[in-house]
Amino acid sequence: MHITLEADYAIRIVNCLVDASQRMDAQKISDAACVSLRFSLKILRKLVSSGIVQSFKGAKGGYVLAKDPSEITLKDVIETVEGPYQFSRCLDEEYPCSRVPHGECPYRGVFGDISTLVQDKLASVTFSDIKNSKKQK
Amino acid sequence: MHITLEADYAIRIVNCLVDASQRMDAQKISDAACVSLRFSLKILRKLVSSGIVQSFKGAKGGYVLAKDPSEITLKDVIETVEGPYQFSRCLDEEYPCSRVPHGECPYRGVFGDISTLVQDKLASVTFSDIKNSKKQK
DNA sequence: AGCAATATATACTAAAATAATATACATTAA
DNA sequence: TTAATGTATATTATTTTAGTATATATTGCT
Repeated sequence: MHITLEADYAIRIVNCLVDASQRMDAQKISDAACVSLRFSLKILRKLVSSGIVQSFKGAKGGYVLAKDPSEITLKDVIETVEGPYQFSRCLDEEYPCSRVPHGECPYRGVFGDISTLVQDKLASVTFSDIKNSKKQK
Repeated sequence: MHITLEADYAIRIVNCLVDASQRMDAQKISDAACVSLRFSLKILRKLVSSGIVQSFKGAKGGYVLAKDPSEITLKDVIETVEGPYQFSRCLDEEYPCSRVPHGECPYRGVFGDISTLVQDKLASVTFSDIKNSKKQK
């Protein structure tokens, strides 16, 4: 039912990079996000692939955001780790279900609507929005 | 990320009982919903506990809906099986997170909003709504 | 040049959650 | 009073998620 821990970790990691706004190596990120070094590395690679984070190899390497925080949404980060949000598996074409015909199933319609609602909400929140809402306290 | 198969099965089972609108035994429900007999029995017990379905023991026993379909929402059925919908585990008080202070975390705010959106949508759809939308085809 | 610090890639293992099944028991209509 | 049903609990299997390990490639620094 929940998003995965990995997705939550990915958000923490991006959050660290937003706060630091300078190059950090994986060890520092791991410490700041409270995520094991190995798992952080795995997630960071995904974030690099999806263009959210930029990496530098070699000695004095590390990671920085590849874009401005205002250009990175919660949807971007979560989808990097677990693909597009879907409320139910029945939204997959291959899902076998007794509620036929599949294409016209009203439950499927509701679940699709919910998936869209969630995706839109996630897409509407950027990491600069979050940063600003923290400042106000 | 998804609701569980068990929740989807529970919806299928209630859907069968709505369509049949008469007493069905577990075997018939299992066949109609394409869910194994054992698993159907397990789910039916939960639906009885939560007051959605009524059971009759002994020979010629079986199950019927305990309420009118207009009184049963998708939220009722899904919550029977997997409890209240929560987008992220970080909404649990006990969840350990580096993004402190926990109570003021802006991510948590967004995830709470999403959970509420989803719950409200699920609560707004009854099984008679679904039935009617099928008739119109 | 070459070493140490770093990221990358892939494979592997462990733990947790989900899904499914089995066994024994209780109830009731006929 | 027995056969058909539901109830309760326990067990096993499968899948997904989470976490770790090993080997490799790249780069800055001396």
